[in-house]
Amino acid sequence: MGMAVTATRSGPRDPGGCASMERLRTIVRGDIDETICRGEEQADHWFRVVTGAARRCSLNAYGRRQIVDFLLPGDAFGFDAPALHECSAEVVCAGTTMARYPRRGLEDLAESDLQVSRCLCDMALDSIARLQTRTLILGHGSALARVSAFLLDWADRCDPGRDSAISLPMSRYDIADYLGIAVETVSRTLTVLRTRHVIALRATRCFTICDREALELATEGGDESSLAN
Amino acid sequence: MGMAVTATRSGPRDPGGCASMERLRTIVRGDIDETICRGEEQADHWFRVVTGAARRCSLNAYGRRQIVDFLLPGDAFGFDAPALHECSAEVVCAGTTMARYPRRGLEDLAESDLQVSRCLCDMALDSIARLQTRTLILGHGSALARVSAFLLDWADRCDPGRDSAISLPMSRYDIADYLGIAVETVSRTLTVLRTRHVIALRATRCFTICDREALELATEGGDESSLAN
DNA sequence: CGTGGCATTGATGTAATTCAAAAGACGTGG
DNA sequence: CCACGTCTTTTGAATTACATCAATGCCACG
Repeated sequence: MGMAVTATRSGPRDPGGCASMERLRTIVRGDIDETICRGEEQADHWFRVVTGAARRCSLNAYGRRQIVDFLLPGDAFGFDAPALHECSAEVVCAGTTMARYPRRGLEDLAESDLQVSRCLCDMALDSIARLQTRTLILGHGSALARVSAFLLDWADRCDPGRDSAISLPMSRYDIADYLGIAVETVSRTLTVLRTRHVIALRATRCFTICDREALELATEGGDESSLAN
Repeated sequence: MGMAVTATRSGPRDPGGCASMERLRTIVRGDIDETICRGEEQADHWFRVVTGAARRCSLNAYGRRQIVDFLLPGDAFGFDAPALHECSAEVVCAGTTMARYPRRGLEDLAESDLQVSRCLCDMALDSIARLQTRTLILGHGSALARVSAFLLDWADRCDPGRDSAISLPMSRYDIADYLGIAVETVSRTLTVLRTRHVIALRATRCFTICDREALELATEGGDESSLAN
């Protein structure tokens, strides 16, 4: 079997890398909303979420925050040029830990160890898949379509296949900044989906998909009358 | 020097891959708007633009088109799982040619040839940089911010550094579908930027940046009064 | 010289933002 | 355990920006 040149959907992956990589690893942990890594640090390191959840944020000159990516165990980052988009990583929920690897050491290791090289490549491809999915979510026009697409994607990442109770560890603000819409709009859209029985909110940060078909339909942003009443 | 684990900004790159890869290559060419590759084909192949420009499109169930990426010479695609997001590649301007490589052969080659493996990885990382940039562009709230960010990014990709005349080979529809806004809005925004002397339109599909600072400011979407009159 | 696709501009409706406030969660300390 | 303050979420009303509909202008091409 050759090196994978196609990103597969990010299902629940092995949160540890390959063995020889792990000797370079440092474990980092932080409280909720704490910054794990700033832009500069990302220049020399390479990160991977082990437990919990994290977000990658970018702030523009006027303080407007943008969330570039949500990270679950197994998700890695540090591939993108830090000079380009100053981007920090922050803890989303309690008990979040991340593995940190020195970039130099990793590069050297990849040079000699094919398994490491393959492992890195796989994670880069995973990252591509996540970004691509995100691009498509953001591309959807209406707020309803974006929120629906986000919920579907998140559910698949957390618990592929099953439609059980899904934890939504991030705040509505986080979701809003991820989708590029206002918090109030996120909230309103969720209540619409809830009152139409497309989803159920077990708690404010925990939901279930009741009608997956309707949710997928809403994603397409076509005719909303299907949701009407 | 080890394998690069950071994507650098996509400047003008060598449009040919490394030598041993090129033996697997087939050259494909097409007229304007022709489809070079459909979703299925992307499962078994891996592509790279040699000359001209291309776009990667995704159509949803209701016929709404979304442009996922614009490709210039040196830009590659075929990393993402085709099952996930059915995505086709189409020719944007006359004289566009693309190199096509069989995925299997490439994987096998990468297994034995470190240079090939490195080359593939670099292009994957380039792809990440493009997607990341795009994500940030789409995240910008206002139409003005999106169009401005798009113009800046495109200018940097075409001609890094200099602010000379930039060719904009794609139609306004393409730009609209790339930015997730209406064609009319793209057109209106461009005329605003033109009348404020932020950019100049040498022709409908050719522009110059007159005031880069103002364009960067518009990108942030902060205070638009700076552009007022 | 006409035809058709692309681009621009105008008028109107609508969905999302913004401003404002209330209601609900959550922790702290009395 | 309850009272209190703070932060998050939800809901409401007003405004704004974008989409949509419609028409005209503009080239390129046959």
